[in-house]
Amino acid sequence: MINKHSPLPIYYQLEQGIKEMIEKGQLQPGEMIPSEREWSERYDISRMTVRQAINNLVNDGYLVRQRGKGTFVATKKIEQPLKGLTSFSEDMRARGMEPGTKVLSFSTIPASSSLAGQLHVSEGEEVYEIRRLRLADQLPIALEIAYVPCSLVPHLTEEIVSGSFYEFIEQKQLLTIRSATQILEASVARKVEADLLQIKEGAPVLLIQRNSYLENGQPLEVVKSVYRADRYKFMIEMER
Amino acid sequence: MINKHSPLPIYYQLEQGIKEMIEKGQLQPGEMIPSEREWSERYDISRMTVRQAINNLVNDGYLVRQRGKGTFVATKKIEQPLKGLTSFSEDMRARGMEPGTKVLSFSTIPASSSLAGQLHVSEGEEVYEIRRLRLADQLPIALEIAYVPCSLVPHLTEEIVSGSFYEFIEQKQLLTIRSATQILEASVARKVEADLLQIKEGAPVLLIQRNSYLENGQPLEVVKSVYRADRYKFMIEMER
DNA sequence: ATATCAAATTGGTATAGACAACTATATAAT
DNA sequence: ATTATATAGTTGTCTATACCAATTTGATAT
Repeated sequence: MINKHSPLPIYYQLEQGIKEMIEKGQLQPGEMIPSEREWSERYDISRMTVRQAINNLVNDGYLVRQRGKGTFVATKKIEQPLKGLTSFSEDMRARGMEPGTKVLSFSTIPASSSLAGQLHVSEGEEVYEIRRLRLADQLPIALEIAYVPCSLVPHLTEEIVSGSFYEFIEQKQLLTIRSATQILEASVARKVEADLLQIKEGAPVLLIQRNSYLENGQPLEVVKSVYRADRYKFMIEMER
Repeated sequence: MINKHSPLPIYYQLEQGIKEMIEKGQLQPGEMIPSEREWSERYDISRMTVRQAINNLVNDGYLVRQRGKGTFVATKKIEQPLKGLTSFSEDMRARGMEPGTKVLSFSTIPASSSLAGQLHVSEGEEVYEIRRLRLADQLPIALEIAYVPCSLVPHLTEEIVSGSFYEFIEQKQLLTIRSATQILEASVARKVEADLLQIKEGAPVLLIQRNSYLENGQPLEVVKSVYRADRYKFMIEMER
């Protein structure tokens, strides 16, 4: 594993070697790896050099140190945090389910006062109102009402909104969603919602309101969703 | 800047000192900082100790190294600490409410299999179990059960957990929470929860499970909360 | 059996020194 | 003027050692 005459630094060779053992499963998550002194003696290298290799792996999240106990393979997976700014379709696929959409209604309405404020348009200006039933593996999972200013996406059709609206926006309209705020709250299903979602009236549901914004801060859409609590949990990873 | 008789490690003192100089603007972005040997001689400490301090700052994105040239203050700004990674107390104050806590129970229990996995401790190892009723403006708003490995915070007391645990952790224990995952789901209150929260059985509640991690990826705590849906909405801002 | 203490083991901090690799600059040779 | 060459300064790698701090283990006393 270690070649002292290689042009590659020793710490780097050891680092890659340990990483490989983890990735091949020769070292299991949670398992204690040999102590620093053990590596040092086994390959006849300085303990400080071993520490340099292990330090890097700790920084990369592969290993966890515990003073007095040992160094362990991390249990938490290394993964790119998909920051939650995903479309319904992406979200469902990430959960291993097949997304589906049934358009319940598609029309334009004059913006109410509240909506106008949130979308930064004049009160009464035309906005799309899109009601959709969202499916996961052919079963209802959420009810959505989306509002989008007509001026931003002039030629929206029912066909488009039956697919992935986000992909259409980004690919065809060259608009990029830059940020969003989401508000989540717990509630219980009302009669009309329960019927569409095929649950009982009074069953728990998760209400999510998402406001999405473009690069320049212009609001793109407001979406109010009602998710079946028995089929949907919202997960978010945060770092600082 | 360096006190050799301080209980704080020398590399840590230097690290904080340099960081402070950057944040105060005494070292400007792009500027070359003194060389490793210079720090070493100036404070009469070993160059390897200087390297440890600088390494950490490089890993944190404050500095950039260039072999043969020097070490420079990074031009790109450090990401502003945390949106959403707030303590209950911070959260409540941000909402204009006065936070309060009533400790319902405080004990140590052996970690269950699931908990051991999540906290990265051995099954059966002692963990604190802290049950708290959270108040906002003197009224119940949430029920919390937190689990923390005893080994990480050896001398936790009931007095401490009746205040802000996070502030205690960061200020007194020198542990920094680096990331967290949160899972939110809607549910309805069971009898025992309803009584404590002063709501009706079957009323909607928001369940939040938060897993917090330290800098090295070590899990610090698992917190399961039950929030009154009528008094609490979860809001998050996301950017990409 | 249980509690206590001591030893062994582990990672954490720190030192002093050496040489390599790279960059920039000054100097000398062409 | 241009091109080598030396040299001084930088970070990068590595060694060998020492002691500290936290934890586990095992022996011992009760």
